[in-house]
Amino acid sequence: MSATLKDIAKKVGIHPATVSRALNPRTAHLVNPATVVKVKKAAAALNYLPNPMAAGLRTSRSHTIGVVIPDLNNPLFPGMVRGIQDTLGRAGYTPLLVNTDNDADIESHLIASLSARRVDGFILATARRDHPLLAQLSEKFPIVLINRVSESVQLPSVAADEQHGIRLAIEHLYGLGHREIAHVAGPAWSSTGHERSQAFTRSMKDHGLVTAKRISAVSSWSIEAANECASRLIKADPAITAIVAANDQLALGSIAAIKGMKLRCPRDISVVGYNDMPFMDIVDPPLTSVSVPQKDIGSEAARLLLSMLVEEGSTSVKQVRLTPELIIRSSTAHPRVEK
Amino acid sequence: MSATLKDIAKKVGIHPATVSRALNPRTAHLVNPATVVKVKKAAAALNYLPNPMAAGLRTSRSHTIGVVIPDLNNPLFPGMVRGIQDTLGRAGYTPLLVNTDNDADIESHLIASLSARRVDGFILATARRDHPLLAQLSEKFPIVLINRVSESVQLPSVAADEQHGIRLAIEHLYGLGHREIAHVAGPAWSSTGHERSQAFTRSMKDHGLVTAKRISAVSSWSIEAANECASRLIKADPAITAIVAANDQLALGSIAAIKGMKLRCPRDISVVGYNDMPFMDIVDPPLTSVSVPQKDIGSEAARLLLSMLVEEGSTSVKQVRLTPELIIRSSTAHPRVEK
DNA sequence: CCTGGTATCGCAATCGATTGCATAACGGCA
DNA sequence: TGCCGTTATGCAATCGATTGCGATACCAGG
Repeated sequence: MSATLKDIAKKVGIHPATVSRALNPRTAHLVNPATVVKVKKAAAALNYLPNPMAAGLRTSRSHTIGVVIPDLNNPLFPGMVRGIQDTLGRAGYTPLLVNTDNDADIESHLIASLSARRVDGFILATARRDHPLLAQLSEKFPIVLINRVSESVQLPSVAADEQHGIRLAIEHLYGLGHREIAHVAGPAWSSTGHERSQAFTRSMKDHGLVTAKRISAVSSWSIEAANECASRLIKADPAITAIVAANDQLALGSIAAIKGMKLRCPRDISVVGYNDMPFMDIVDPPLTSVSVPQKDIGSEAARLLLSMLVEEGSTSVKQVRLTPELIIRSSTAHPRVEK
Repeated sequence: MSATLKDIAKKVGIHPATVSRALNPRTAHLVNPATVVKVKKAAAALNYLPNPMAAGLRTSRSHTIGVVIPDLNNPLFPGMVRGIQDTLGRAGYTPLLVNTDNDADIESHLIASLSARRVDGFILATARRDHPLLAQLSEKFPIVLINRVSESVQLPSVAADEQHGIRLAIEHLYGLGHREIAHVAGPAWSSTGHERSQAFTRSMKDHGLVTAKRISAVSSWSIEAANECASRLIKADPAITAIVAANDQLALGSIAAIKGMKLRCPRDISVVGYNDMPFMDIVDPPLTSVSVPQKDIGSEAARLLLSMLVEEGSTSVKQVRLTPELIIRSSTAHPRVEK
């Protein structure tokens, strides 16, 4: 079918091994520059494509990376995937993408099948706080976490600076005059949810605001769960004038709750989301949201993993934090003077 | 590192070839049932994982499928990708996903790199009408098109029944009383855009309605382009009471245009979208849209490709059409009695 | 002229699974 | 008892690229 090293060797009149060396930039200096050009010309003429399976078999490196995503339908992830694909592709690596549906069993099964495929490393975007297999997996493979950091094991990671993002949201609301701010937090098992919740508490304290009974966590990252959750919060404390949601979905659910109680956003209650997913500018009302650099997170993670693949030795664990920014739209406004 | 066939063979006391046969369901009948169980037990004990590179080298089948998507950020595609991943994964195949950004050069480059990876087949979601490399690619690889059909070459495909989808939209509008219906069409190079445009003309004619000067195509699938396009249509013909957009993005752009002209949707002009992307239920106004079974399209395409991989011989070209349905929300209403 | 060094390149083993062919064992039947 | 047909397994080649090692040639220095 496709041309092989042997074909090129025959055409040039040399041994396949020499062709291999000539074509490999790392070993090309071992062969006469004149024959290198001859080999390259012949390779082009036969439009030779190296067989990655043969190379992989010999070197036991597949040049593939397992990329584990909770849910591709969540618009947060495609951006990251794009970043990963671009920088991996440029380096000659191919990502193998899988979805876990936030299910730990599915996840371990998929990771096993990726291991069977002999991936060279993993990029994990599954932000569960407890993660039993993470430790043992990291002993066998280079791993980079994205969109989260690990609590137990020290692992390389690329994530947004949640503390900073939440602070931006609260400063914005505080500046508008809000003092009674509630938080619709992410699920307890979620790493990002937990971090943002902690950040909320700290930032509120820094502003001298109270959070007591103003934080409630959803059971899942869904609009419905947030609807319930926000309703409960508002009913329990009608003084609330603003909600910081741990996520855009939760923000949308909160807005639905506000509408459901015949209140209006932002007139009665302001809402801030997190992630700034696509289309958040055209929902009703357009959502003020903390925007994380999705693509940058992806490409940074890929870069990090690639660097780990070349310099096996280094034990330093890089933990990158990228700075989010606040996109101000119409879901936030001054609180009404009198309730 | 990982256990090999030889390791199992040594443990059981037989030849590696026998182990291979015992572990392969297709050849297991050639080996004594008793030794099959012994082999399987040993394999489990050593937690043996077959090396796909070794197998692939020998059989020249990588068990990977190239999946070419224009843009993962478009919420239309993740659903399809999920369908593809699920059914391919169940059959032991792994999809290799790439983005083309609707750029033909990038696309051919990516397809080349997937060929280099020795994919066993392709699923293409890039719906360009002209596609020079499609013909030659289809000679070397099994191919299934999704979300479009091929005009020049006869190729297997899985797509929505555009004719039916557009008809649903027009019947809905007609039923509400609309007679002056315009169409914001997709780009001319796009296969789906072209098909939907043709379907629009035909369905309008079937209802005895005129389409003259009521169709205008955008240059790209973007909200901005649709905004311009719809503005032009409305200015040119103020009698228009409804717009069928070839796409949800175009519908959103049309709504933006309506708002920009100080008109209201659906009070002044109704709008119907196509695809029913996520979040179309919470934009303002919630969008009436033709919903295509995204995941089904993906899994059907995967099934089709898998069947082509086993039965090499069959020359029949299957072209599957899945039936869309209309999701009615608040962007469509009765036309105002008097303009 | 001899020796040590370097630049090039060939040889052959190797990675792990697959598979056509050969072989061996065994049971049945004349 | 001898022959044949299964059944079960071993043998060895093969896929294509990589790489340690050895061989050759050539150059400069002593």
